[in-house]
Amino acid sequence: MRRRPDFENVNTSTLRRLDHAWFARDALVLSRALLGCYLVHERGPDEPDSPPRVARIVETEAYRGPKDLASHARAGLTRRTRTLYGEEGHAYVFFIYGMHDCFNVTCGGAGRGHAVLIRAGEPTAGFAAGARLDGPGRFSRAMGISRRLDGHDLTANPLYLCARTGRPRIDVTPRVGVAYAGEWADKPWRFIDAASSHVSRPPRKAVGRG
DNA sequence: CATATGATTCCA
DNA sequence: GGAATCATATGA
Repeated sequence: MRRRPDFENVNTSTLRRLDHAWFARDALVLSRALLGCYLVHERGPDEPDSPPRVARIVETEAYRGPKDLASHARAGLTRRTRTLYGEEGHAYVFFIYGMHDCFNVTCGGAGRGHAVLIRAGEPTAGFAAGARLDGPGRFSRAMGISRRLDGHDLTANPLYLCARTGRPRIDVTPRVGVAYAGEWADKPWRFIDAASSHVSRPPRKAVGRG
């Protein structure tokens, strides 16, 4: 009988919190490293008595600073990109299309403008049955993440990241929704857990493997 | 100040 | 296919 993946039986009370140094890497490296990791949000402000919400990350995209024309970093240091250009390991949360918040993890070091967009996750603990975390807008909403948490230190309560419990097989595709970015739109900088059914847009055919 | 548009989602 | 809906960036 085939063994179940270890993340299906993970005891969320034993998860190991990632430390600051872990985030000090290029967004391309961190996009892969974040797959399978857990994001924990304790005590959402809207529901003070709810249990911690834990999601296993299954889809990420790399945004690599001002020369990457798909990235908000292309505008340079503005009020909006203050967090993006700040220290690694913090939450960069932006508002888009007049209705959605999107959650990113800053990385690579202060001043570089690197970040990883979290595009989907699997509900692991603390969610209602059938909760969907596929798509950056839905992920943020389900996790209770809004712009209030922009700039939050992701090694600190109430929102922090924990190490993965297994190593996923990775598929690679171009990024979603960045057609305006010319040659940068075609970069294969989207990474998904190839075994997950909670990915926002499964690739018809992956352009690469991890 | 005016305008265009977006790292999306939902409905028809 | 097209609407919803507004912060941000950009240019007058």
